[in-house]
Amino acid sequence: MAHRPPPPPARPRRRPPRPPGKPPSGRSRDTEEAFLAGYDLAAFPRPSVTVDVVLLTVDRTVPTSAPRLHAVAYERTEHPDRHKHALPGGFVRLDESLDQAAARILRDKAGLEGLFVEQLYTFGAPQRDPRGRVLTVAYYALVGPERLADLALRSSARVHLVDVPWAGETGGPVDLLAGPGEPLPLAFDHADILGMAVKRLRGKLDYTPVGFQLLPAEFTLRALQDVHEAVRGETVNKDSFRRRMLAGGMLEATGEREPATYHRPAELYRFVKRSSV
Amino acid sequence: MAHRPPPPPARPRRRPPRPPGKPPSGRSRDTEEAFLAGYDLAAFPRPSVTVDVVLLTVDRTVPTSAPRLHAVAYERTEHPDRHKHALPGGFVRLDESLDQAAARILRDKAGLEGLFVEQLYTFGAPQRDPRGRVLTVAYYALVGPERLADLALRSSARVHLVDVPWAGETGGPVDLLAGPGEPLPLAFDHADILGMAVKRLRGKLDYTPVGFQLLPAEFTLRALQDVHEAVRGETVNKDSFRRRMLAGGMLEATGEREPATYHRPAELYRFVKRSSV
DNA sequence: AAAATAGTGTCTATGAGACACTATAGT
DNA sequence: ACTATAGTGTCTCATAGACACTATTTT
Repeated sequence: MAHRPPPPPARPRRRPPRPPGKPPSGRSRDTEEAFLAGYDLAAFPRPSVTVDVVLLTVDRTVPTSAPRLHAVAYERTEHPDRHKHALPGGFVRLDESLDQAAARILRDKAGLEGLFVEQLYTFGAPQRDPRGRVLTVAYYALVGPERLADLALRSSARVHLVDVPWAGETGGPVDLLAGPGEPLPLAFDHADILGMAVKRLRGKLDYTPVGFQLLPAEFTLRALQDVHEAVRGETVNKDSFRRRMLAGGMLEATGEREPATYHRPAELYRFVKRSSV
Repeated sequence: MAHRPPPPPARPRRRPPRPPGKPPSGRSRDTEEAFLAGYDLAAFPRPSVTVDVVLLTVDRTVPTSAPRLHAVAYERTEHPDRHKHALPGGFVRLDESLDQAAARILRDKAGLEGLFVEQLYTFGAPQRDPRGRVLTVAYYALVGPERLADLALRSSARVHLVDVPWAGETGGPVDLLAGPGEPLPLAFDHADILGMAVKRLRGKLDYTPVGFQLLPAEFTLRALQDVHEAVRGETVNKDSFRRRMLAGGMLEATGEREPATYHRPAELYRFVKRSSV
């Protein structure tokens, strides 16, 4: 949730006012230093800017049903949209980049570092936040389910099922589910943000090695297929999937085998960056 | 260029200050209205936000050489980066969406409306603008060369050759050329923005009907192939290209033929939205 | 007629999907 | 032995690339 209450005694830092008698417009022949000294960015109204992060995972811990895509959200405790759920987020600080802000939010709100994180889209409808003009630069991050095991111990964040009501890469808003058939209302335009994240991930899955980001370091081909099916929301052809993955040159057999199965154990593979290309 | 000097007598509009004696933090049981009235967004420092637009076209008016990708830029007349070239841009107003800001910039700075416009990426490195913290939400727009014919009469914008130093969808900064082998320095991080636009367009070309946006309403298959080759920076197979395009169901034969050729004239096609899917 | 490009028909290589079959674990 | 999944081999079909050939305009 990008929309925390402000810290109690913080007044906005003002930009230094423009020195009098030196209008920066016109055809002055000043040096760049003089120009910058006389320039007042605050002459233009500025929006507030937050970063919201869609933290996605594929929960394979329920062995009875097919793995599904899940996302992390918090229940808001304050107005506006109190009791609705929101994505982890926060205001951008003036001394950090947008990428750094996304990494900071993941660290502070979920205790996670070193994840795959990518900028998604910037949402800027004028009325998207009733408190005023707030842009949000949305990011999405991918994490294996094993790294979310103790998330509830570290924070008030929870992992919820993602319910995508459209096929392929059509796009549109996406809601979370609290339980079977029980939608979880999302705050602000976060359903749009979540929908954009799912659409982006589906588009990237086929031609970039992004599926590995949702698995532990060593995994079976079946687990990788589960991830692809969870993200795409449909089953994929087993034979073709295996061939494509093995032909891609991004998988390295470990020689180890999957432990503790009640059937033939599958070989474990590891992701390797492609040397060429 | 997103970085104009401020208008002479404009002071920043201040958010209404928070009413005293009603701190919004804590577990107050206020109504949402009361909460919002007491909320001061200015408690967090706010960056300036601009929108920059990469306006791309494929210039096929030079019949002797292969068509190439071109982009619109202005020479900056003020510090910083004076005399370098910049993309059309401007500050986001608080009462307009980001998409509206991009459309307004295209209208005001290039006199163009109704183009294909899509958000690209948001650039927010803390030091990308020496005047202070300025984020820019980059957009790209596509236009047929015939609509840029009188651009120079309407504005100081010029169309420059795009020089992509990488292949495929690798990505990286991209410069403009003033003439053959004569690079045109770009202001700020606009080479990164331009590079991102080329990368995005290349990626979209194969699976979305975006190529038509760079052509007039009626065009030959050869012209469409020229556009694809210009965007991709490499030749494509003629036979396969024709089959793919005709099989896609997005082209409609007009029955008309290309005028004034010194060889067999090709049939003119028109883009039609696919009914199904 | 010559030149130049538009457009068609056909062969081949590649990859996805389908399916049959074998292999190996637990029970 | 039975069951469930892993993994392999082979066939078919769809599509991209290559290439030969025909068609139609201006000069």
